[in-house]
Amino acid sequence: MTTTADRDAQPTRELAKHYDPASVEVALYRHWMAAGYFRADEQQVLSGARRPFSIVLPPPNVTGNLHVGHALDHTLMDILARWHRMSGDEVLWLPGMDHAGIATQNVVERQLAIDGKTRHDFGRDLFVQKVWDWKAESGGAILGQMKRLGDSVDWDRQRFTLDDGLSSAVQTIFKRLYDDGLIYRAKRIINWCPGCRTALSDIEVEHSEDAGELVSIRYGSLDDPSSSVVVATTRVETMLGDTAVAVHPDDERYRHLVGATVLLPIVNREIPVVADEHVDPRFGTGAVKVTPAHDPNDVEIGRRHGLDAPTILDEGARIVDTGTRFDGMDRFEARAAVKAELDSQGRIVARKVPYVHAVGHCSRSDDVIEPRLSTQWFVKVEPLAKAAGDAVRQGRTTIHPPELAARYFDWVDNMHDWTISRQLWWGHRIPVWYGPNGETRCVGLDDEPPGEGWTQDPDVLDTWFSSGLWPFSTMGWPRETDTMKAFYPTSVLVTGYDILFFWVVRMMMFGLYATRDGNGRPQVPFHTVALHGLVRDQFGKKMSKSKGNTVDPLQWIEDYGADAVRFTVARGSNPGADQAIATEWVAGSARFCSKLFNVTNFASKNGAVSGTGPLDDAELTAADRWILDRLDEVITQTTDLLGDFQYAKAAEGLYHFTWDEFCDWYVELAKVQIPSTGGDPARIATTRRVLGTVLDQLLRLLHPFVPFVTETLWTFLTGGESLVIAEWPVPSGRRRDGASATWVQDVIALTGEIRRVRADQKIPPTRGIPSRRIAAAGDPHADLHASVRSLTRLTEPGDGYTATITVPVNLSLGTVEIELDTSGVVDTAAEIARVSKDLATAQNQIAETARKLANQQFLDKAKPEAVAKIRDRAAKASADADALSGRLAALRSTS
RNA sequence: GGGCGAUUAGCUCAGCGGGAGAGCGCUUCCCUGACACGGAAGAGGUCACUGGUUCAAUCCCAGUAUCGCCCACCA
Repeated sequence: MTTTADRDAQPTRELAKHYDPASVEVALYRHWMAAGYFRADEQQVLSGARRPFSIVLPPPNVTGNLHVGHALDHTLMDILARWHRMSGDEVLWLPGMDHAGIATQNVVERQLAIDGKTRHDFGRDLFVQKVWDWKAESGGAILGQMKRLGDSVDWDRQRFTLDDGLSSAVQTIFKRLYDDGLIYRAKRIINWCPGCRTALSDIEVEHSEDAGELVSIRYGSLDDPSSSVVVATTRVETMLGDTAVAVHPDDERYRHLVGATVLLPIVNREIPVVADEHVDPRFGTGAVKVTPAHDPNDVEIGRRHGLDAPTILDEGARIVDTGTRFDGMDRFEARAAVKAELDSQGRIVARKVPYVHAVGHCSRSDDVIEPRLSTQWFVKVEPLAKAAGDAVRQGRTTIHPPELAARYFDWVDNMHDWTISRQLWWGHRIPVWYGPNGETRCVGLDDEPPGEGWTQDPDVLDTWFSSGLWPFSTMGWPRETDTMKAFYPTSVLVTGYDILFFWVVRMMMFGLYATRDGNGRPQVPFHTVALHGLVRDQFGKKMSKSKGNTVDPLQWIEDYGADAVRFTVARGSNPGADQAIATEWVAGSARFCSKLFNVTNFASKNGAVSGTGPLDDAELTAADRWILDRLDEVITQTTDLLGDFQYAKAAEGLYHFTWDEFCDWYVELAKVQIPSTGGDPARIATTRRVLGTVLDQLLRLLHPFVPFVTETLWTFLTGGESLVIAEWPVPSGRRRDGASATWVQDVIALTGEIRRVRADQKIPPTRGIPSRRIAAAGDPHADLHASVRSLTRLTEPGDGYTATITVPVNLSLGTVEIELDTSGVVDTAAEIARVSKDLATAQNQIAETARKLANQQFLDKAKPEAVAKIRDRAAKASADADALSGRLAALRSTS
């Protein structure tokens, strides 16, 4: 049994005056790593001891730094990982980085450019070595930043998309796809970035509405209108590569010209007029110039009509091989020059027609994409995409939130073949060799390399090709590893909806193609895709460097701590929805951490203890039962919400439970139960147990969100080893006690009313007010009044009640009136104003409920619960009005 | 040109068939015995508009307007 003397004997353990995240976070993380808490163990799963929970980290670019999007993405994954770890699952969170072909090569090339050199000055092997050197020296800054954020990843398993193992996976799947005819080489119009000098896939092209000029040009005879035709274009310079003019077959205006030729100006070549269904006769003049080598539509027209496809733009988008004076000119320069030339010939029919149209830009360099006829490697995606779509349709992979599945289907059902070759050096080189006699051989992992006279394809693969293998290449595929057996398919993929197409679809396609379960059935790479939104600025605007509204999460971590950043992004993350963020909100989260720190400090100083057996129900006060019941509810709610990826609601629930219920009410009531002197020893002991138990459980619940501060406080409070490996709370199983909840509601109502009087009467909170209860029938409220007196600083009745206010409050057990001695000064006018306002509110309620209850259709058709609720409200309003009008009459009679 | 989503307090967002909520900001009072990174009391909203369904609509349906996002080879 604990006595007052025991309380004094408690060891004095002190926390610092204020919580300082910087002083604990780095050290704590180092400790966690050293303790090996984040390591996953396949045997735990294979032996059946634990359920697996696995996540692969979307590999950040090796060139990247932790931006606010990562902060969100990683925090959400870490919440899941820590929650599952505490729930007893064997957790594998697998980290790594992406070699990021174009981005990384660009970084190193820019460095070389400082010395006026290009990669060609070094040659392929030396240049690639230089990139590896760069990686060793400057790459992967993000890894340290992930530690700062608190990511509980298994560092022992870190992977890089260009590592040997992953390269083997790339080569293996390439060979399989090639042998299955799903990878092929062809001459197609592709997206060409003249800045990066490489082909790009469709998803690497961003369309924007750019202002251009639609120029109308007369081809053919200037003298004879019947043998001329006007075409329109925004890319005037491409006319140098025209090989035809096309019109619609049914277009009467041009029927006479079909089959004839017209003169292509400047080049002075006769080109045919062809009839093609593709042409829209209602657009422009109804005649269209045909440039088969530089326009995706025109290449089709050219093919149908057997036209030549001369390339007139080189890799840097300069004019070539036109035999005109424009050769060597940049495309934009040529655009103006050719137009001027045509103008001087009198061939510009309509000039300066501003025209806003969608123009493709390189997502990496922002250069205007030039469509270009080129021989590249492609993945035939149709069968792969179909399987990827079916897997979701059959529910084998669940997309969360479900409304975003529509976008996924839209994409997989309409996907074009994927251009996978890149004219770069940094990446996985295409494993195809060309023989001396024109042979082509795809070389698998176990194949002998080709001999003398063979050359390997110079191109490398799209970065997304290797990241598409990430869920299984990182686990050792194509070998049948224990890791694959234990942790594949992964449990959940967490990522922003913006890369649903870029990445998720590719992983689905490759996973279903490459991996098989024990029965030889294709496997999905993850059971669930949990999509979150984008982080925006405080006004909900998209962040961009040009707008200058980007934020740096590392600075926030520096200023407010990692926990504050984590809690802020988690609290804002509703499934699939964007969120705004600002410094003020991070500061708010830091205040929450500080509150948690302070209340734990207080509880600890008051001897809070936890974990010494079940609480004796008989010794619990109403306040104790209430908070313990609420804790049970919060445990259930938090667990359910996390299971549904509802991070914002889970965080919000914990925030309000901590602050509004535990700190504001339970701790204040606990002070009454632990008076500074005297008090019932048994009750004191129980109260300490309740304080300790609630805090213990609460810190566990909060740990996934704010791991550092909770770890600090929990180990301090409980003496436990670490929250990282502590058990996730489960509800106590105690029966809910509605009467205790009602009791607390009464305390809150009565306290609120008295505080309102205090505020209205401008009585300082420190000043005690003599008070007495009147008209208290039977007095079932002894405990309640003791608590309320303490919370509102009421004192025992004094001698002279020189001026008084009577406060009637309707509680669950009837109206209680308390008479307050305001010691001489009562601002009756203020009090009358207040009571009048409350009375008006009550009367409105009476009127509104009366109206509803007089409506026979409402009584007949509404649910009985709804009617009962209205009746309750009517009764409450009526009682309030009675009490208030009585009080008002009393006030008026004294004034 | 097609899809999709949003429109609720000054700002950012929850809610979603029966009494309008949170955080931040704002006003007033208070350094009260864990916390001034705090406490207390407040102000502030015809839930975009117009119709419809319903006993009842911020919530469901239709349309309108505005904003945003995604997709798209119309010169």
